[in-house]
Amino acid sequence: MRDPLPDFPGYSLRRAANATAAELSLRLAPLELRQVDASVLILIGENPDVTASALGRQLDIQRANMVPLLKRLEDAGLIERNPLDGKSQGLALTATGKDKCKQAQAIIEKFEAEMLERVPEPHRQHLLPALYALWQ
Amino acid sequence: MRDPLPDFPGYSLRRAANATAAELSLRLAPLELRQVDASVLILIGENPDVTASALGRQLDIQRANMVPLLKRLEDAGLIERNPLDGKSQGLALTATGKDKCKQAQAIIEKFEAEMLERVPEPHRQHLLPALYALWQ
DNA sequence: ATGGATTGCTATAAACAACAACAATTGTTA
DNA sequence: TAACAATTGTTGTTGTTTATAGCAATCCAT
Repeated sequence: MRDPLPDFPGYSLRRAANATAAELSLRLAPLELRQVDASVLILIGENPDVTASALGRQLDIQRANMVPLLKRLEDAGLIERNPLDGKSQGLALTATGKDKCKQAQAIIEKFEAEMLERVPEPHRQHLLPALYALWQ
Repeated sequence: MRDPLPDFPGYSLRRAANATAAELSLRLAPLELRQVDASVLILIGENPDVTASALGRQLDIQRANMVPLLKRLEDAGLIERNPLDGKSQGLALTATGKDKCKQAQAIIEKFEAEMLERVPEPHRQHLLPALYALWQ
């Protein structure tokens, strides 16, 4: 079939993102974590007592949509909330959460390395800076 | 906030894809087309009498999900169906569809060009081949 | 001619994201 | 310090997208 779409960088960007996201999801499934869960765990691990609102801003997830996400992680015993003042609550990883986070990071780092290996050497080092420029 | 995520190519890939998709959606909105609509119109334009199943395979969209998509395009008077045999139907652009498709292509090409301009020159030519390797 | 594959479709469910609204609390500044 | 503005965590709702299973009709290959 004649298909001019893959020559559009924007189209290939979408397809590449879908393909890699699907594969990472498969690899995170044994941990019963989604990608967004892993992102949140990593960010909380790096920033103890971060608030739900701040997390949402960093990840471009609306406050309202953080609620079920955090509830799921809390129900799974991975995070806990500590009141910072009368209205904000700081998030932190539980012991189980720290363990899961470490496992997830290992999976992600392996996945990222394998993903980069698939990119022909001459282009490899240009990928991250090019992507970075598109959304930062 | 400490955020190691943007250093993961996979994460930046997802964020870049989201950011660019959101912007392209805005630009296509005046035509009342979504990105997937534009993709389908372009593919049909290049391949008259293609079937819904073949389209779905090319775009990685399941047969079942092509139904409402094509119905929408048909209701908008952009495509028409011609029976090829007792069960398959060939898709083609109507006159209105051809016009819309051309407008969409113009918007997309302008968008892609501007997107590439945002990528620093040394990395620019490497983006498409790198992305291509990730999903082809 | 029969059995397997394909086509188009229905129906359903899950995940994800967008929006508006709300009470409570915090901060800002007049 | 009193009043006003902004922020936080929620709820509820909606729309979009995608996945899954199933079905009748038709095509194709042996």
